Amino acid sequence: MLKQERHAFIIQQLNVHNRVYSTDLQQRLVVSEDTIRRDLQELAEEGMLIKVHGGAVSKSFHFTLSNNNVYASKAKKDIAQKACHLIANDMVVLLTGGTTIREMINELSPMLKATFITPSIPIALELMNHPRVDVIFIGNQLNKNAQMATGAEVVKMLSTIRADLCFLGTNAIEAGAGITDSSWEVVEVKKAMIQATDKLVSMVIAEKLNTIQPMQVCGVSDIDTLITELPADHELLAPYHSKGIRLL
Amino acid sequence: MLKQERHAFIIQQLNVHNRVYSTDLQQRLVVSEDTIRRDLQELAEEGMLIKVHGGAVSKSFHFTLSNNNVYASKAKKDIAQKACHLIANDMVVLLTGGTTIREMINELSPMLKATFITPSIPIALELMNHPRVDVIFIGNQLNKNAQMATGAEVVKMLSTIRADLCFLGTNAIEAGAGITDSSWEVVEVKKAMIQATDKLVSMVIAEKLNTIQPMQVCGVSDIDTLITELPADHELLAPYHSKGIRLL
DNA sequence: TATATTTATGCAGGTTTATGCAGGTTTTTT
DNA sequence: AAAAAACCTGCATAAACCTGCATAAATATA
Repeated sequence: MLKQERHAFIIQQLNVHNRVYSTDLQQRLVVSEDTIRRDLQELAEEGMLIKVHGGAVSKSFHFTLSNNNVYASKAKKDIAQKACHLIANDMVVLLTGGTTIREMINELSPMLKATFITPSIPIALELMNHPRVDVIFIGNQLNKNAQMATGAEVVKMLSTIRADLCFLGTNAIEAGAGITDSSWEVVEVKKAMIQATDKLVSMVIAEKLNTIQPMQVCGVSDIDTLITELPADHELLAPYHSKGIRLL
Repeated sequence: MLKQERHAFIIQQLNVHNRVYSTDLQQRLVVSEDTIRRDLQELAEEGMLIKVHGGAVSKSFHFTLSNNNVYASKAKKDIAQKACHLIANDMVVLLTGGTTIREMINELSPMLKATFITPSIPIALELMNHPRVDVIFIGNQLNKNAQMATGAEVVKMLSTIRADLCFLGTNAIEAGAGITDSSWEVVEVKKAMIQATDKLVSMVIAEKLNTIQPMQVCGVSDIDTLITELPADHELLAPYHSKGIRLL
């Protein structure tokens, strides 16, 4: 078997499984331990994979591991900066929880004078650093996993509110399934927020584009504006653009 | 299984659940206790997570308030340790704001199963780190200086509650003037909390003993238990003892 | 065609890494 | 205060690693 064939096989395995073991490759390709090691070494030098003790992992795999923090926070900051321009003085704004929303609050102008309504404790805390905004917390029974208020009481309170804008920190979005989430309680609250707002803004990092979770929050058509860290004409956003959503 | 695979699994679990337990990971990944510990240690060094006794928590979740520059934190810790013994399972407990109360929450046993009611955002946040307690937040309009909800709505909600205990973070106390405070809005809320509780516990560091502020919260006779960092027979506490207050 | 050159592979040996285990310490729970 | 759980340190071992060398195959050259 040619070296190039082995290399091709290794890459293919990596694409499928995101990882390969040296010992496994030895057996399947019937070559010595050293040969496999040299193969992996060469492919690593070409930047095709990342060698680790015992085998190799695919580049995208390693990406999601190491970049979780650095890369994602940069993206969130980009999103936050785009988002905060949407808020004008004297608006009433609904906010969900999530780190992206928190980032946005940090980016708000200290001159802004608006009313913010949220069921999220960390968001409320962050808002209190802003001297000129009014902060209204929604709900009483707190959900520890989501760090926010959930339940019938929240939904009831939201039903008496009419806001100008609602910013939704989004866990999963897909052109067909719309915005989806994993917790039933959180979905209930988000639905009520969407009912209570005039315009809906979804903030999502590209990593979560085209992913689906079990429960639907709303359809794509309910979204007015979608904010990601990508340029508005990026191909990943095309399906949303074609449905008439404003992209930032 | 490669080390990197385990690491990826741990990070993924953290992203979903915000917390992992070493014992659980041991079983799911079928490795020894030590290996998991080393994994968590390495990931913590890389800044991917925060290690805690028994496992790890996600970095973004661990939005914890800095306890670093709390004034007189040794004294407050002493007070907190005395205070938390007063709380038994299934109690309903009212809490004001303040660093002493926060310190007490940190000292609570994670096994405690009780209901806590508070109008303070930082206190609510701190309480959510406790796995087994119910947390109820009171109010909607937030006061930025006090970082808590104030106003008629809070008073009204409190009037419908009957709690077993109320812990009052106290700014000033004096044998004649009772507990006093400087903000009218905060005093209104504290008064309502006192109305709503069976027993009132005042927590105060010694340097605030025998000081007076403009507005009265309650008289000395309303207090059931007074907790300071001093021994119960300290001379500074004699005037309170003579009025029949229980001292800790 | 015969010989030199390169390339690919395997092997010997010594080194490093990953993991589990033993023992003792600290933290948590009862 | 005792017991249990989680923690840490150091050590042992096996697996994976590397370096250098030898050999075989492929390729190039005379």
